[in-house]
Amino acid sequence: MRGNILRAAAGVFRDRGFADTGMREIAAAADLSTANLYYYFKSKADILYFCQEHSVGRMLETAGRLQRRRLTPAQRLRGVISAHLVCMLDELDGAAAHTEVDALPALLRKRIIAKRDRYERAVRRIVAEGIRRGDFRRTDPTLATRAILGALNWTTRWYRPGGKLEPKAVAEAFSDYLVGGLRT
Amino acid sequence: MRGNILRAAAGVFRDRGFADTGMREIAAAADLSTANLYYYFKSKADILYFCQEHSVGRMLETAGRLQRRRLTPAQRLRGVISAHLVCMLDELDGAAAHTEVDALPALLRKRIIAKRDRYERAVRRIVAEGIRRGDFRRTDPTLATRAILGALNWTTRWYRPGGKLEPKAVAEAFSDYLVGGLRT
DNA sequence: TCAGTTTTCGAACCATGGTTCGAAATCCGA
DNA sequence: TCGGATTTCGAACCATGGTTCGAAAACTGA
Repeated sequence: MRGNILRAAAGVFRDRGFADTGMREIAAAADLSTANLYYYFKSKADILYFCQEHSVGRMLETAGRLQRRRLTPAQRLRGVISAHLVCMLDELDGAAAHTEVDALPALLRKRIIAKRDRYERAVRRIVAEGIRRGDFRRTDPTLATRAILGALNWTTRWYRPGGKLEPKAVAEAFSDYLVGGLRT
Repeated sequence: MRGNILRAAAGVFRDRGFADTGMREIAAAADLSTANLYYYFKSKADILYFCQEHSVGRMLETAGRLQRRRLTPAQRLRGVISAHLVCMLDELDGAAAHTEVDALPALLRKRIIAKRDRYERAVRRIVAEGIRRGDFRRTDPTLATRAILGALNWTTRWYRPGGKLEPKAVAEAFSDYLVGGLRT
């Protein structure tokens, strides 16, 4: 049931935005009464928190899995980019994940940011490793990582599901561009 | 006076976000009474609109100026990236510009999006020209442009003014990476 | 000094929307 | 079938915050 609500909420957050989404809309999307939402979640922010928790968790997991496999930094980076995009564009959950962090109260925000930072570090590690091995050009790994994540996270602003553009196609093009740009 | 208010508002929007910023805060920042804001602006959304109008206008202007000068696509792209970042990180105005479009009512939103699209087309034209001349690798100009703009717009999420990192340094690194990644 | 216009503001208004309340409906093991 | 826990919900509560009102203060030219 909680998962059901989270999915519905993520969907509404995704196309209405967090601020403009009312509890009544979430309830309608989840086919529940408004009051009943409070049986499963403590507050509106709480719902957002678990959306983010879930999707960042999955991205982090994917990054870890790629790290464990025997791959080149370029291959790992492509994998991360692809997974990140699919998570944001295909499944609804990921959309609000990185987008609406400020809406959370201090404590929850702190937790999500900590987890999101772990993810960012994981990506940066791949970039740094690529530079160390000489596969990638020498640049500031932090800035390169942030450029990459910015390009990825911004996709929710313009991507419209159901259009002619498949998430896979975006992933392909972005990987070519963003990984290619690092190569020596 | 209007300019004064806009500057103050842009500053508060920038670090509190549009949704979490109250008219009372804007008034305090502009050193005016809350009611007095309504003598100069019709509504809160109106204030946001003029912030965006102003900064997108300046970006568009810069793009036009670069277009008129005799430069290579790579040089033009570097110029756009640099100007875009300075506008977003140095001056307060630009921060909320691309970030909070959804907060506007239909009519105003439509206008800003139209103008922002013109800017996006200007950037895309540079990319396409680079590809046509063989300076840039053959990729989808639309996706490449959106990757670039995403990386740029996302900077407001992590950049903290007053830190050790100068906007110029970010512009330098981003130009190297994002333009370099397009080169053949 | 004196109208008339511009600018300012304290206080109150009021819609929106997150949240709570109390009770009814449903489920489930005994 | 019975009783308790779980789940559901309509209705109302209430804080937040954008907005308006009416009048006072400041400015301007004569």
